[in-house]
Amino acid sequence: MLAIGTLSRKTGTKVQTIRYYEQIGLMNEAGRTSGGQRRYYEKDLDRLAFIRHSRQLGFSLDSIRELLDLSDNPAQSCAEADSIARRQLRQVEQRIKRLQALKKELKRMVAECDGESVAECKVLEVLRDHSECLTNHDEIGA
Amino acid sequence: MLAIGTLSRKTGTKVQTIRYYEQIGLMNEAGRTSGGQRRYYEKDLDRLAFIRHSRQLGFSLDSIRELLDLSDNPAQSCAEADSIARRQLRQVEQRIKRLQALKKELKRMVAECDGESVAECKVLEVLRDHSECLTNHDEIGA
DNA sequence: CCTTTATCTAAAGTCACTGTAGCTTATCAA
DNA sequence: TTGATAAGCTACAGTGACTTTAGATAAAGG
Repeated sequence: MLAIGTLSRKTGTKVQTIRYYEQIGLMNEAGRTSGGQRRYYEKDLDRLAFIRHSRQLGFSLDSIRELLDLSDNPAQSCAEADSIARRQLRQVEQRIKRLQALKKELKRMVAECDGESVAECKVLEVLRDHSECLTNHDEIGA
Repeated sequence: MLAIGTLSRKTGTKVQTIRYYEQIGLMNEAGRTSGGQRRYYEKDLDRLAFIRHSRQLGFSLDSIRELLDLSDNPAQSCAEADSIARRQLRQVEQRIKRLQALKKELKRMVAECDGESVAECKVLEVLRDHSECLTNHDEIGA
């Protein structure tokens, strides 16, 4: 029987985060000691590791919920899991594209700045006037 | 005198977002009509455009606050604005790096999946076992 | 005057946690 | 057995940057 702190250490997850996962139903409700402390089995550790690894790969908690459901029913086809992963891949690729456009623009901004007074600062000028931009960067958020 | 909806249309910002910016002190408190509706000048439109363009480039509202302060005092040196932009550039570059590592891992995951049953699904297998990963992807968050 | 559109406030919801306050329980040495 | 310390508990607020909702009021055009 593992205490919550052990799971925390073994998976690099904050204790509060584990409790949070239980609260939103991503982790099962843990058994308790007579004093009310949570105790876990190895399978809970595995599940938490799965969650954390998926988070590290950028999956949303909703996607992870789907993946866990699939993982719990090994008879099904793998297509669903595959499509979730592909969707995630597409999202990552889009974000990279967008960030690369931002990077280009920011580079140009700081390259053109020659440390003069704010009055003729290129950085501020570019921010003031979108029409000076070379790239499109329409959507907000990474 | 411009209504809030006009600012909204001209800058592609939701009306609520403009009110939110006022609430957190990023936009000045607008003048009001006798009936209590906000009315704006051209300079408010410029300020909002500056904010939105900065957001599109990924600057945080805190950074934007600094940039606006600088912009309001044109006598200062431009060094501060430059350093904020450089910091932003570094952040963007880091995010790109991290996302590229994720992309590699996700690509490998979906490439190895051959559509068999969940039981031998490569995607789920990789998520289950971190040690199968080729790349390090330790930190969560983009 | 009436209808439609725009605007108002206040508060709650989003995502995925993180932090805090004020307790109680478990563990180990003395 | 005692007492210190570490670990755990609940409940709630806070983060960033908004978005959504509900219910009411104002402005504009015909």
